[in-house]
Parts: sequence; C-alpha cells; structure tokens
Amino acid sequence: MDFEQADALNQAIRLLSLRHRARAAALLAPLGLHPGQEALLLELDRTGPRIQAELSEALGCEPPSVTLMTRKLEASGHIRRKPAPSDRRASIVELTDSGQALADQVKQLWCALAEETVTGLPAETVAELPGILNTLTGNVDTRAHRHGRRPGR
Amino acid sequence: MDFEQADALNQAIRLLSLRHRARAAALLAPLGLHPGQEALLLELDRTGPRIQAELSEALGCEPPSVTLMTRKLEASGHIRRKPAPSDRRASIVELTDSGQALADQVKQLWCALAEETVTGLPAETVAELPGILNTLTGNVDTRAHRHGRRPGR
DNA sequence: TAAGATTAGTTATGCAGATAACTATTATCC
DNA sequence: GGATAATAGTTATCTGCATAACTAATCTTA
Repeated sequence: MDFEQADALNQAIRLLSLRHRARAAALLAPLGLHPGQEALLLELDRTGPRIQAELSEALGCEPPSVTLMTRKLEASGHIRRKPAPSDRRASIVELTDSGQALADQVKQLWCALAEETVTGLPAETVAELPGILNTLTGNVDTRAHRHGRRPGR
Repeated sequence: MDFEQADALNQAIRLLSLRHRARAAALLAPLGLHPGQEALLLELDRTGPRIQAELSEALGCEPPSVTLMTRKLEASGHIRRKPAPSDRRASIVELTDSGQALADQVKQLWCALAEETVTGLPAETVAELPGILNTLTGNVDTRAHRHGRRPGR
C-alpha cells in the first residue's frame, strides 16, 4: 500500500475518533456525563452488575481507568459499589435508580448519534459498517492477546 | 434505528479509536513520539511550513493543543519556529533536518499500520473505506461549521 | 484616524486514558 | 501447610485534547 492510501486511512480514523468523541461529549454534557462514562452505564444496563475487572475487559480500557470512572459515577450517585461475597478483593458495581434512568436517556441519545453519524450512507453500507469496524479493531488490537481472549467477532 | 444497531456502531467507533490509537502509540514509541505528534510532522512534510492556525485547522485540533504539540516537538529538535514576516502575531512552523528524517520514518510506519489495519478485508472495501469514514466524520463534525469551512471530503 | 471587532497565540485548568508501582487477597503447586 | 504466582484494585504520574480567559497584533469601518 502506498503512503497516500495509508495516510488517508490512518488520518480518517484519527479524525473520526476526534469528531465522534466530541459530538458524543456535546450530547452527553446536558446529562452531566463525560464521554467514556456512558459506556460504563450502558454495559451495566446490558449485563447487570459486574466486578470492575469484567468492566475493564468489556469496555476495553485499563483497570485504573475503571477505578476513576466508577469513582466519579459513584460520587454523582449513578452507580453503587458493594463487596463481592465470594472474593474479598473484588467489588461489584451496579446501577442505582438514578443511574438506570440516566442509562435509558443515554440509549436514546445513542440512537440519535448513530443515525446522525451514518446520514447519507446507503442502508447496505450501514448494515456492514459495524462488522467492518470490528474487523479493523481486531486487526490492531494488542489487548486481545493478553488474557487469552480471541480477537473481536 | 434501534438501540442494538446504534450501540453496535457507536461502540465499534469508540473501540476502534482506542485500539488504533494504542497501536499507533506502540509503533511510534520507538521513535520517541507520542500519538498525535506524528500528524503534525506528516502535515508539515506534506505541505511545507505552516503557521499554527493552519496546522490547527489541518489537524482538526484546537489552537492550545497545537501550542503544546509544537512546544514539545521543538524541544526535541524536530521542528523550528520562526516569526512570520507579514504578520507579527503568527509564527511559522517548519521541519528541521531531524524532523524531516523522522517524518520519513513515520511514513513507513504509517503504511505498515494501514496494511495491518485492513488485513482480511476485500480490496474493494479497503478502497471505499477512507471515503466512508470521511462521510461519518463530516456527519458529526461540529468544527466544520465554525470557520465557514464546508464539511468533510 | 480612532474605536471596535477579529485573529494568532499562550496560559491555566479539567477530563479521559495509559503505564508503573504498590497492597491485599486468592490460587497453585511442591 | 507454606512458598510462590496470579489476580482485584488503587495511587501516582504521564500523555493528548478540550474550554475559558487572556494578550498582542491586524482588520474593518465609521
């Protein structure tokens, strides 16, 4: 692959990251959320209470990041942490009522953001897009090989 | 669009951002670069000396970010700043010899990263990918409307 | 030309996310 | 059982990028 193509791709990914995150931030701000926190709420909404190590794995970020996210969401009353009965090292994270309500709002925003994002693309392309992006992610994922987890999808 | 699809898309973009950036960071680290800095070097390599305001526009990040990037790259000797003759507010940024050499190395890395990223995708999809991603970026770009610049592409 | 608006750049501060180094607990294996 | 390894979580510190507030220079215009 020549440099022109490579740069077009890498730069496109970089810019999409910046702009999609910025747009998400703008949409989440009225809810009092910063980008990244919504992922934790959605994950808890999807699968129920989890310990932080599982959240770290599911969100694709490192344990110290989860520590900070949970601390802030706990401080704002959207999640609760309680000790895991079977393992005194672990703490279980779950949504509070306010967190559940917030997650429901985020889900609506999330739909609006996704629709806005794919505006103007043919439905067929839209349908393929998550799979394509997951392939790209899996190709550059150095994380998947660390804990015996197989690459994305 | 229902939440499942929307979340699949938003999450895929978020994860691709994290992993592509992390992979870039791993590749750039041996050159002594942090992710983001390579974009500035490549831009200067592409178009020659620019003032910071132009770099801010081209890189898609805000002026204070450019201030910090240029300061660090100047400290490491890869770029040089000189006053603009026609505008005493502006400073012109250009590559040093070491910066030019570094940019050439980055260009090679960039090709390797792009090829790694699209592994396993059909060539036709790869060819369409930058355009698709730029469309997505343009759709969520709140920046383009600020300085009379038309969206993406 | 003098007043106001715009633009280039910086500083201060806040956030997300990373790694490194550490504690406390649990698992493994001789 | 007891030493060792692995795991859950935290703290400290680093990065990039953001906004807000500011200075200095240039442009506009009345």
